[in-house]
Amino acid sequence: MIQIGYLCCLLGIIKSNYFIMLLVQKQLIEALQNGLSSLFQIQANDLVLQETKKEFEGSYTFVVFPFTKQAGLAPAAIAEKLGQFVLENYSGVKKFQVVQGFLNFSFTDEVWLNALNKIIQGSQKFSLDKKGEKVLIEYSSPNTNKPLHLGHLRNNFLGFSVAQILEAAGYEVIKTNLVNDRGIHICKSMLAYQLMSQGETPETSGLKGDHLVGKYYVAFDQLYKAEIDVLVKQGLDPEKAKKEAPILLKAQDMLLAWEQGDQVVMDLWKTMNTWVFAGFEKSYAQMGVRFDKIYRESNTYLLGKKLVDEGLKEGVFYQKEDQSVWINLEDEGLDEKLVLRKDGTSVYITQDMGTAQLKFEDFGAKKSIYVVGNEQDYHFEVLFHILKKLNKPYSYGNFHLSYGMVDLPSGKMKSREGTVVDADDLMAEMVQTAKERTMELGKTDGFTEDASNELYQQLGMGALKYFLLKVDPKKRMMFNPEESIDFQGNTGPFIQYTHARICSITRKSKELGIELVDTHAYNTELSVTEIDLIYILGQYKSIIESAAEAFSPSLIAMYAYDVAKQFNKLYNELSILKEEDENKRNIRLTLADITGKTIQHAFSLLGIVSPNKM
RNA sequence: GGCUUCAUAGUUCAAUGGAUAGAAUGUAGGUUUCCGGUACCUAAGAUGAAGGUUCGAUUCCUUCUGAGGCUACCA
Repeated sequence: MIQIGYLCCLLGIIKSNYFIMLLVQKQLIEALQNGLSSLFQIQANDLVLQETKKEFEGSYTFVVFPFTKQAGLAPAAIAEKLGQFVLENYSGVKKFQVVQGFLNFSFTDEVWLNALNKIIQGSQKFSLDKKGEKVLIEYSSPNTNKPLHLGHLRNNFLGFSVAQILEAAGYEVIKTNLVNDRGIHICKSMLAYQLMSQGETPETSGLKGDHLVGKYYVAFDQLYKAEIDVLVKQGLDPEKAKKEAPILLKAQDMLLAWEQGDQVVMDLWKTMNTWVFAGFEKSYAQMGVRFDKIYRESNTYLLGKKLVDEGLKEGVFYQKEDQSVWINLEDEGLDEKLVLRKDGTSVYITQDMGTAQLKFEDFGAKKSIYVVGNEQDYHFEVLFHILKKLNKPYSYGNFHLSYGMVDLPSGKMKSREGTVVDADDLMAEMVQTAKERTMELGKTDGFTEDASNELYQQLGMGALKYFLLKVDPKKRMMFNPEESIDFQGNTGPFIQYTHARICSITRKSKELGIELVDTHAYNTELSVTEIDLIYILGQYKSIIESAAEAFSPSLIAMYAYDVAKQFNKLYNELSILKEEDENKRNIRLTLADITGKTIQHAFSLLGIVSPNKM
């Protein structure tokens, strides 16, 4: 017989960040194992419990179907015997119910109050114990030929959030950003600028640096298309025309000149890059993302070329007649892949090899995560194979966090054609909408101007980040501008509102001189709503763990929503400050407090601020 | 063509092989004179098609249909 006293003692010696609900499960599983063994002589080591569906009574469910053959009984009969055994041998179980082959268990209030007391202790520090392991995460990866767009927002929010989650899960995290600041596409906007700008600058044009450069990237494409049209009308094959358009040839020459260090080209490149970086810095500040180290492709591609030389000597790569360098990955089920052009200039994957080496030299992390869209799945498969063939110490532990594209109701975004949702514009719009909504409700009366503006930022960005992060990263998602600025339902502001409301309760209770109690007596009766909330709150640390394993902020987002919803239910059903029974009032106040802290922490993992008043 | 990912209420998203497939939104109705109504409660509404494996399939396998991505000496 497992006594409550024993249970408490056991809970006491377990370190504070032990997952509270897992402990309750563990006790139950042990009892079930004993039951299976003594009733049916079945030795089962890996029993799994499920959460009981909410239309049934109980918290955990044990499925007995898999044991029907071994036990030689009908599912319901096994469940009945097993349930009885557990009830008699484990005092934490209050009752059990059998529905077909499903065995549902309910726990006593003591178990829940005990769990609550552990949750209070655990809420001192939500993050998990240090794992002593270093993880490098690369995200954002902008190109310096155009401003950031909606797709980058998903990337940045995702990368930053995963970094936060990994840190909370106990990893040492290094955030890096690899800027693609060289290559033919950069030359395209440079060339167009040379031809058409008449020397305009961010200052003279009044445009943000990245937007100014992006203007010329679009201009290049228009010119390029016009030239192709002309060539095709002259009777040239369209495919050939694409390769022979004069402006494209000029861009290629420029890339070559760049790699040879041509002074004029380098000067222009530096100037335009400075503009773009200044623009990006503003965007990153608005997004609220940070990096420990920014790499530039222009600094890593030479190292990549060196690795190509090395691999060529070792026979990993081979050279074709035109001097281009390739790798054959047919044994891995892939094709051959170019790693160096015939003119000796490097391609995307060349510099990625160099960057991998450089990152390893700088930080020596064994795990490295690349947050890059799923249209590059093939690229990363190739890259990881190449690194393994080169037999580098950083060949293993690489992971491509491949996320789905963001679709618009109007279709796919194409930056060359200008059909993109600009990141800066979108963020500004979100903040503006937050402002309008909040002012309509008169919620910022009594706020200073700075405080209101800060609040609009928090709400607008909260709505946007939550909208993009609540979806499973792997999946492609639809961005509907109208829905993204909703403040009701499964949205950031709804959860922020719940937090603000809790802060208000806490303020009131302080005014009334009520102190939070950190250990609750076991003899108070709990309602189902309270138990449900304790149950959810007790899961938080294991949610962090799962989110870290799956690199999925959406698990955190969904959890935060569940917490907020469950609290609002309780708030509507039960009184907190007005409750006359002091024990009950204290328990509810504690629940409010922990709920608020949990939301605040979970949202911080998403990069979202939870205001105290809104 | 080859490889690959996806397909769930009107719409946007959930569901380690488990129960009557959950939410949100929209629609229709309702809420204690309430600790902050951006809240809460109720109702109707869905697994692309056909097979197979299984006690049990949204989930695994096959075929088909439809949509995306890759298949660039772009990044």
